[in-house]
Amino acid sequence: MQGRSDWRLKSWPMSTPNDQTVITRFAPSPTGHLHIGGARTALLCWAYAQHAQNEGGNGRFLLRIEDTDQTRSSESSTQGILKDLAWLGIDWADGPSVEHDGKTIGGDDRAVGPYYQSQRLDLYNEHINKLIESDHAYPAFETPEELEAKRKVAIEAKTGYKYDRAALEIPREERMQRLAAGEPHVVRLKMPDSPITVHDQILGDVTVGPDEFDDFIIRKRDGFPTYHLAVVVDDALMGVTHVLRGQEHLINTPRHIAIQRALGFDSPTYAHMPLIFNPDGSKMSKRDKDKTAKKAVKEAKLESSPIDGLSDADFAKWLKDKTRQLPSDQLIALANHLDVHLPEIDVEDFRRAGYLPEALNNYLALLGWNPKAKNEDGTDVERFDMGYLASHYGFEGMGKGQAKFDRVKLLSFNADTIAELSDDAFATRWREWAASYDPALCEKFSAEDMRLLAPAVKTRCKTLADGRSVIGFAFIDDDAIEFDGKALHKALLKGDAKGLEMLKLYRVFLDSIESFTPEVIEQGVKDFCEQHEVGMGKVAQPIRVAVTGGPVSPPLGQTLAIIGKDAVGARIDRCVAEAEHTLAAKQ
RNA sequence: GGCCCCAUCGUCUAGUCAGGUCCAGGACACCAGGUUUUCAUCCUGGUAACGCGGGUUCGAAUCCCGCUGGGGUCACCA
Repeated sequence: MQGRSDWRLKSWPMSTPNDQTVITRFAPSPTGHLHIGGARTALLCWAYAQHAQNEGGNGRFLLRIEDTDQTRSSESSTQGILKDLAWLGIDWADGPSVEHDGKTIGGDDRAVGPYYQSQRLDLYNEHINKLIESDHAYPAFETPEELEAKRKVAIEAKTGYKYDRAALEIPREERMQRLAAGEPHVVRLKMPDSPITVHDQILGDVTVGPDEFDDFIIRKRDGFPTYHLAVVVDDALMGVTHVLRGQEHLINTPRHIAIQRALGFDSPTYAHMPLIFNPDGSKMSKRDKDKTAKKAVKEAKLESSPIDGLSDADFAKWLKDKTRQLPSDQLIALANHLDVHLPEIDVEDFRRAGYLPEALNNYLALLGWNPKAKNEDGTDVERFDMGYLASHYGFEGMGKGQAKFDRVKLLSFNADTIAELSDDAFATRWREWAASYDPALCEKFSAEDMRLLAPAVKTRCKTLADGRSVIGFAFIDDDAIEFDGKALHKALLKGDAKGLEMLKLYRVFLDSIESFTPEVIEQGVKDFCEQHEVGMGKVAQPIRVAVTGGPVSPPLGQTLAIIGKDAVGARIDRCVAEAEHTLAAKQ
């Protein structure tokens, strides 16, 4: 355990240390899925370290699991976060190991682990003891209830609450005795009486005065350190040089600096980035999904649980309590049942919704960071990949203002990213996605089918999930197609009902087609048009409506080939019957 | 409420540090045309912003002050 803080001298890398060393970290607490905001933080931390590496320095990105909250942390959350980061392509040099795409991410090359805070208790206690011995910290014996009462009084008196240092009234010797005797206690840091300035790389200098300081708790009654203590000790022992995190931590930073000073640690360089919000200005919260579902349930006037595994009683409890959340599988089942779209909040949500990691990373990076570079055509650089990010990212390009998460722009990035994929690449990724999130699609179509479908589907979908709607007509039984009345009228019956006539003629022509491939079908329609001296529109649209029910589908050759010759014939027959029926009714 | 941060088109932003080249540039969205057998793609064009009020200055989106607005934070959560 000893010598950890001297890892630079012992192991990695021999030639440094120097100013070129950049070690960043992402330190999620495993209390749920990886939130999109967390993903952005991780991405930018990763990019900053990569940048240093690209510049010839030593850049490392490390991952640490902050599981000091015993009641809320779980190993399954940790695994989910690891998986999501790996999927995004954000890899870490130091941290918990995970297998992804045949490669191992993480490890402990520098021997500064373990990376779970719950496994580092000795280290924290060692430092807490030092602080107590040097009188930088002290035990306090009030119960949570006592403190709560004092806090309540302060709030009612409309004065800000601040710990009154009552424990310091107890003579030092007595305090130490009670501590040694094992009396339940917390440990508080004695905050300095002079202001502390944070030299923030994004916001500039931020000074907080001693009036705002409070002797905050560094070790809880349960013996676990609080976030503040653990984060400072770990960052120091793990050699973290740059701390990039959300602005909600800005106000915590003076506390961290106070601990660093008391412990004799250097302070890392800080950079606090603006938070991201929903378009309506509200906070992007995990509860948004539940909120949307609750609203839909109320609108549908649903009174009992419509899904398996959720009792009516639990359902009612969930519905009544604004803060209550459903497990995500139940939430998804409920949303499917009600046919509502839940807002994507977690990385997993975006993945399920058919977003590509390239697009997500690109959009996330751009939300708050700007490369300030021009393309050859004079437009600003906005579309870039991880490689570009890794070689250009720096704090200078960071904005200071809070940003709203614009799903429409993200969608556009995703559509562009899909369009740039080769047909084969698209087919592969579409199938991979479907294997996880739309197994029925994989059952209906073979990998080869999907490869054939790829060119037609690719330009028509903004997400991988959209693929299904593009070829939705292929999922319907021949006799279950509902013809869109308006489209049917426009394509077949309008004017002298020429469309209907052509459709009937084509039905005969259809039987003569030997090889039912997109190219042959396409050419066949062209020949057919020439033969009858009509424009393509007069023939193609009636057929399209007949086989899909509506006026929209991929190119006709593709569409018919997907459906198959027999089914096309059956569908045309049904459509002709329907059209003639409508025509007769009118006359 | 105290303290802290922030403020350019509907949204993300460039321009602000080194005031004039900005009657403010780009992207997404939107609108209008065009290409296309439909849809989508693609191409062309267009609408649209310096929150308000004071200063400083020959000159301010850019500097200063105030106001307003948004956000963060005030846990034995992280």
